[in-house]
Amino acid sequence: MTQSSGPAVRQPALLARIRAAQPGLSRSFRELARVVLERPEAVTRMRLATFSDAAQVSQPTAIRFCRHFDCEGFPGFKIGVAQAMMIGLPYVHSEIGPADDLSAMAGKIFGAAADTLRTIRDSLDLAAIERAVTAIAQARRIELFGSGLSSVAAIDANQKFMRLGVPTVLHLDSHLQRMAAVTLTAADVAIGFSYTGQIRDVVRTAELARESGATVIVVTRSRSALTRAADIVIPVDTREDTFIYAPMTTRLAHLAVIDLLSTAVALRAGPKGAMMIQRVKTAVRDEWLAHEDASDDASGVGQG
Amino acid sequence: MTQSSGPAVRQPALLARIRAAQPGLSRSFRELARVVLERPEAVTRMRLATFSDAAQVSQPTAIRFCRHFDCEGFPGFKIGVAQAMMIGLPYVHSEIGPADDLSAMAGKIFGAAADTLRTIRDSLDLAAIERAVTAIAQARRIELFGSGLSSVAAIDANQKFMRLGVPTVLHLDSHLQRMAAVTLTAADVAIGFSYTGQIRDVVRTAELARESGATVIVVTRSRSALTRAADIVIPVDTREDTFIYAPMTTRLAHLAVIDLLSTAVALRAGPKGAMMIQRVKTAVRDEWLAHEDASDDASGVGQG
DNA sequence: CGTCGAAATGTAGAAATTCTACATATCGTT
DNA sequence: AACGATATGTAGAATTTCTACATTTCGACG
Repeated sequence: MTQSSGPAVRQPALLARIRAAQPGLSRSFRELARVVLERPEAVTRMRLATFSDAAQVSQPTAIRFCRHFDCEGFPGFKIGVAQAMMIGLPYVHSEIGPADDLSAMAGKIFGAAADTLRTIRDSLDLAAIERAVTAIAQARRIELFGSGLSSVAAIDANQKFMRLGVPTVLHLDSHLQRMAAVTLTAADVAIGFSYTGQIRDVVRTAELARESGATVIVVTRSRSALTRAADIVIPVDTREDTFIYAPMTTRLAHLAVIDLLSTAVALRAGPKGAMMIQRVKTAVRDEWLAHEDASDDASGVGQG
Repeated sequence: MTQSSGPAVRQPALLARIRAAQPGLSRSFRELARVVLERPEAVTRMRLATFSDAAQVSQPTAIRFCRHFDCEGFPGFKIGVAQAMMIGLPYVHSEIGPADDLSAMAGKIFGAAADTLRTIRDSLDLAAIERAVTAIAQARRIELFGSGLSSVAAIDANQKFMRLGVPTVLHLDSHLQRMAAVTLTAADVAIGFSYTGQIRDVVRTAELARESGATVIVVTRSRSALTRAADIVIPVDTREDTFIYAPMTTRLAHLAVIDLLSTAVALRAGPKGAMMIQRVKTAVRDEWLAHEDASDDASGVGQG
């Protein structure tokens, strides 16, 4: 093999896989795994001999280890480790426990969040988002709804769209949400948020909005109950094997989706949208103190 | 040099740097830069000869190129590229414009978000967070405040802490926030959120809370006006060179900080905290529909 | 309890890749 | 047009990775 070819699918989850496989590994492999998991950054700088020595193992065994995890060779393995390290999460895969110090917790939480966003980015249903943007841009009125933690997403969306001059309505109470849903017309849009897609109130509101003829957009988990009551589904599926992180990261992903929607709507609106943003920005600035930092002022979407 | 040593600081912004430097590069270097920027993924798989050939350049020139960007050699350069690729954003650095299609926008927004979280993770003031956790865990009452977009952070924090059994108070109106701040005592904690740290209402509320003797914690930009009215500052500084993304990503970072705080507080509380979470989880479940997906139930913090 | 076979590991040297020393070319300046 | 400085190329040395084969370890079974 003179030209590294092959499948060569990069392994962003390499460290996670090593950690997961660790228990069933032979003595030498387990040692090598330990070295990699303990100091992945160092491994990316090592040469084969250093690596094998660190685990008190022979060079061929080290190479076998790399191949065992589907890497071309040691150099390829180092690249895989380097990447997995950057992504962060897969490797911290372990749940947070009382034994973790603050630093470990921070690493896990932020790492999980960053990784989720990356994953979501690569699995977004852009066609659905495109349709959603069109619907939002043409809507006469937009009702936003969500319950529990998802109400945060609704509130955030409300602020974002409001600043764009999109006529939004937001009720935090689920009764009011339902009542508002009934008054919608075919010219209106309702946008619902739910991390699980299984919250009764949210599903009910979506159903009512749909019966009223409005275009119902939902940001939620694929194939959940809520998706069945929607015209446009923007699926946001986070990893389900990370129990603690799931709700945190899902929420961040929802907010990122809102950013994407509002940005796309703003650009769709062209100069008019840009002007609108400008006006809101100016209005907000009045609330500011003298500020030493001009960059605060440069936002295109708003600040607080 | 037999053992790769040296500064060896990894370059997560490698691709961004190459792109930025591109205009001032020599013919050969520019060719090499083009190859890297066009197909970074492929470069990580190449060997030196392939790389230099692709740019129609000699091998030593390729090595010089790697060293020019502070990499030990070609293998080190490949690792740098692999990492920069994973991070994603710095490399797409460019702002969003009308010319971007949805896919490009999604890549930029999510990429910027993931990158920011990673950066924040590495620059968190853990000591400050530690003190904040202690203060929160011991507080008799906690007032949360924020204005504008930052109110979303306050709302989110309220939900999180509430579920932990931490006695929180949240007012969305700035008048009410100030009134509540005046009633605080030395046994209480006030937590303020502001992306810029320059919002008058928020700063005023923090000052009042402090005059009342409460411990004031703020999550905001370093050295901003708000920090001067606080006992504990949790700085969240996002890149200021990405105007459009800044407010979006700052918000996500604030929410991630809330996740970290609430998780740490929950663990600090020990079994009692865990039980509390369990109880809230059960209460929330009642609002659910029949769900095909058991993993929804596994959250440790709550869902919506 | 020993023998066999399979799996795991180590040894030593071949193969591939990277890197260096030196030569040549190119470009801007005077 | 000659000079120095910078940029690039050539060829082979140095380093690193990898392979073929030998040895050990361990479990199953007689």
